[in-house]
Amino acid sequence: MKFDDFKANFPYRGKSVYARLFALHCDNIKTKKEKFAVNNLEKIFKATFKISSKIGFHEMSLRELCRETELSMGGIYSCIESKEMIAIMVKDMVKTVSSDIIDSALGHKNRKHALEEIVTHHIFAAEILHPWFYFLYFETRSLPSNHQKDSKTIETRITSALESILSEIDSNEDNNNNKYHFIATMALSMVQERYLKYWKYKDASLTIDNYADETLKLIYASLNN
Amino acid sequence: MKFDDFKANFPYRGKSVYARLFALHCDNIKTKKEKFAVNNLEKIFKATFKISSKIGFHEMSLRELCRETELSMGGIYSCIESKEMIAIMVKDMVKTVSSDIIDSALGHKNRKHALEEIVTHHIFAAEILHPWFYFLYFETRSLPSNHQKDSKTIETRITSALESILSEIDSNEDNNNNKYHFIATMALSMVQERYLKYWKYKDASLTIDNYADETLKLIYASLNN
DNA sequence: ATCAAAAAAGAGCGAGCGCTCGTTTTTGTT
DNA sequence: AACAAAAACGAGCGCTCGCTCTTTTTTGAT
Repeated sequence: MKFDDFKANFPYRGKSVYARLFALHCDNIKTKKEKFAVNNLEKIFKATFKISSKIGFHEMSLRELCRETELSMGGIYSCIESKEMIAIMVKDMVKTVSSDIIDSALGHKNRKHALEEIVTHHIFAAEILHPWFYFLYFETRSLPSNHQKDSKTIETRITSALESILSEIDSNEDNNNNKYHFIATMALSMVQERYLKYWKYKDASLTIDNYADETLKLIYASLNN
Repeated sequence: MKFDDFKANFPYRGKSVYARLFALHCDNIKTKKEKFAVNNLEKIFKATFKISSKIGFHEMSLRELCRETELSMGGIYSCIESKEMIAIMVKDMVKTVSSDIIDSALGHKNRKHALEEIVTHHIFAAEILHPWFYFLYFETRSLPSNHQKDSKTIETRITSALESILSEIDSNEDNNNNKYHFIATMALSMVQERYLKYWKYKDASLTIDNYADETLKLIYASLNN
C-alpha cells in the first residue's frame, strides 16, 4: 500500500485527532462545549510540539505556552488538567494508533503481508502524526513511571510482533535465537530513524514510499543472508 | 578488532576521563588542586548520568545532585561553572572521542578496514562511555543552540564518512544516489540502537562483539543486495 | 603543633515555576 | 435587547529553581 492510500483511510488526521482527545478526556476538561475545547486543544498541542521540539517539554513554561497559543493561563487550564497530562495524552494517542496497526496486521493470513503492513503502516502513521511520535520518544522520561512503562510497552509490542512473524516466514532452519530479534530491532530502528531525524528527509529526494520500500528490502536481505 | 583489545588501548577510561575534563576546563574551575577536582568531577558526572537518565537533565535539580554526590552546593560549584556547562562538557567529550575514531579510520588505505573500524569502534566506545553517549543523544536539546549544532555535526560527520567509503567499496555500478546514504544512516542507527536501548542487551545473550559483527553483516548484505 | 591557603558547607537571594480563582468578556437563546 | 451560562482572562499564591557568598572545616608544608 502506498502512502497516499494509507493517508486517505487513516482516521487520525487534522481536527479529528483533537475531537478524539476531547471525547476521551471530557470528564476532566472544564470546557464543556466541544467546539471550544477542540479548537483550544489543537492550539495547545501544536504549540507544545513546536516549543518542546526545540527545548524539551520540561523547559517549556506555561507562560511560553500562553504566548504561543494566544490563550490565557485560565484558558489553557480549562482544556487540560495539568501540564503533565499533556504528555500523557500524547502517549495514549500514539499507543492507540500503534495498537491499531499491529492488531490489524496480525489478522492477515499471509504473513509477509502482515510483516510489511506493520513496518509500512508505522512509517506512514508516524509521518502523519510526526510531532506526536517524536514527542513521545524524547519525553517518555517526563512521564510518571506507570505511564513510562506503558510507553515502553508500545515498542516491545512492535518488536515482538515483528520477531514472531519473521520466524514464521524464514525458510532457513539453522537460525540462532537472536537472528529474528536482531532484525526486528533493526526494523524498528529504521521506522524510528525516519521520524526522529525528520529534517534529513525534508528535501524529499527519498520519498516516504521509497523509504518504506528500502526498509523492507533491508529486512529481506538480512533474512536471507 | 575485538572489544577487549579496543578497551585495552582506549584512552578515555575511568579516572582519566575526569582528568582530561579538568585539564580542558581548569581555567574556569575554582578548585585548583587536580586531586580534589577530579574526584568531585567524577561524583558530579556519575550522579548527573544516574539522575538524568531517569528523569532528564533539566528536571534534575542541583539539590538532588547534592544529595546524590554527597557534596554541598558550594562544593559542586567549585568544580563546575554552571549546570548548563555539565551538558556542554559531555558534548565536547563525545565529540572528541568520535572525531578521534573517524580521523584514525580514514587514514587506512584498505577501505573495508576503514568502514569496519568506524562502525565497530563507535559501538565499542559507546559501550565504554555509555552514559556519555546516551546523555548527549537525549539532552542535545538542552544545550545552547551553537552547542546543539555542534552536537548534530558529530552525527553528520559519521554518516558522511560512512557514505563516502561505501561508495568507494561498492563494485556495483548502477547505484542510485540514495543507496549509500541510506545504508550509512542504517549503520549509524544500529550503533545508536545499542547504546540507546542498552537495557535490552544487559542479559549478554548478544555480546558486544556479536553485535558489531551482525551490524557489519547487515551493511554488507545491503550493499550487495 | 602551628597556621595560612584551599576546599566544603549550606542558608539565603531573586527569579520563575505550575496552578488557582475572582473578575470580565463572549456566546447564544429568548 | 436582555440576560444567564460558558469561556477567557491574568494577577497572585506557595514553592522550587540555579546560583552566591560568608562561614567553617580540612589540608599539608613547616
